[in-house]
Amino acid sequence: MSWKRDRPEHPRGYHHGNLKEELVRAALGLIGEKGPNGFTFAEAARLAGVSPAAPYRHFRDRDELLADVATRGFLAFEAALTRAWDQGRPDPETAFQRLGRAYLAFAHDEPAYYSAMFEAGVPLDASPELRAAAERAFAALRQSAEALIALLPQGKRPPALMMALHIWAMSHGIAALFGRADGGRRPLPMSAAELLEAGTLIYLQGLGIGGDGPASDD
Amino acid sequence: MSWKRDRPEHPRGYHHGNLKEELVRAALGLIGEKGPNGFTFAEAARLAGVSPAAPYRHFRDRDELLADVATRGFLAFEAALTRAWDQGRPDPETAFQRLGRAYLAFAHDEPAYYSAMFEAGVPLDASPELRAAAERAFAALRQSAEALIALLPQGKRPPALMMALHIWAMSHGIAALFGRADGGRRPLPMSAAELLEAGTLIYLQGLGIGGDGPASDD
DNA sequence: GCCCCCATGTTAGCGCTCTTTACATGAGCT
DNA sequence: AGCTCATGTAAAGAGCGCTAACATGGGGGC
Repeated sequence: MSWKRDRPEHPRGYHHGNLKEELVRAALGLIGEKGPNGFTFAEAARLAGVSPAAPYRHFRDRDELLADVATRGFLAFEAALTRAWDQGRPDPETAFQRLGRAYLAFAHDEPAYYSAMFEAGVPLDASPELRAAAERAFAALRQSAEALIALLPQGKRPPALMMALHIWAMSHGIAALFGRADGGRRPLPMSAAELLEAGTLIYLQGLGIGGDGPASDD
Repeated sequence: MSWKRDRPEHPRGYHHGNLKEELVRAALGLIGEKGPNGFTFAEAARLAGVSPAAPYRHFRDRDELLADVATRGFLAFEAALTRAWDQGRPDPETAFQRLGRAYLAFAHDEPAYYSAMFEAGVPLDASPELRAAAERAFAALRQSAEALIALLPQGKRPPALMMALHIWAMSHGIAALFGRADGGRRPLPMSAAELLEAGTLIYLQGLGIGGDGPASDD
């Protein structure tokens, strides 16, 4: 039959053995190549070397596979952010810039995950696991914001939640608008990472954190 | 035939007369209801009361219709931003906040346009008109940034392009993450508009614009 | 050690969309 | 009045999502 690999790399019998994982890998590849909509249940099955109906033994439908990819994405995302923050060492400002770079690096290096998480239109409550994973990722961001805010004297501290949302929005905005590998939409005078770094510095400056005066040109 | 309206509202003969416009309207409705992917060429044709092949007389394919919608969106967007900016009256800071609110209002009130423009994956060079319209919209944003920067003393002026990109990124980030009508993804302690307004104020503060000087100034 | 269960895979098929090709209609110019 | 060509329709092929009925064989219960 035409859907079968001519020479399966790992010859198998009737049962695949690890189809669910392989479907996720295939989905990641397809989403990365052709966007979250170019991804097709049937084509993922083809890549995995099984019939078009086989995926339905592991996922209720296409959306459930997408939600699974998004969940794994949020888990990896949270790990990357937590690793970058590294408990605020050596100091919160430095760690925070590292966090920003990690955000963009994730969006850039794992476009398939990032698409599934933020651009595929997967509803957050597609599964409890998805919501929990997304929550944990945001919590990592928020914790960093709290550590930075603790640098300010009491009475000049903005709400940590708001600050986290601002940073998230700017990061996501830069990633979505300018962070793509192909630079499809607009040529920039600077890299996305530099843009975010500068924006974060200015924002923190506005809060009274870091530097020794307002930003100026060089 | 089943695709035909049982009782066309505006009875017509063999020729529709204004199909292109009606297809665009149908597309807007569908995108608004079901997202940029829920939109279907065939269904737009059904809404317009014509056969599934008729749209191909007006658009090469589904993507060209989407690109046309995006182009119209950018034109409307630029008009909304320019109107909000109102040449910086009564003063640039006030006008700038109005601009931000207009950005979010557009994303909120015209989700179909906004989706087609930024979330449907339409490549900017799908048509020269699209690119030109997008360019003009960004130019409006950049002009406002320039007017604001002019408030700063020379030597403390950041590049206007960078500032425009920052504001755009934050606006788009907030719109994409929190600006949806259904609030699908995350409950906020404040409205998207308030969030953007606060973020913009903090950012401008960091540049030394507005309020009574940077927060670090005492 | 055998057998049967059922998780996992396949085949076949329905209904849908996208797109192309060949044909039909009629509005407007001459 | 007659022609032309833009604009519509019908028909058809390919691909996809999903379901139902059937096939296979790995592993647990005996």
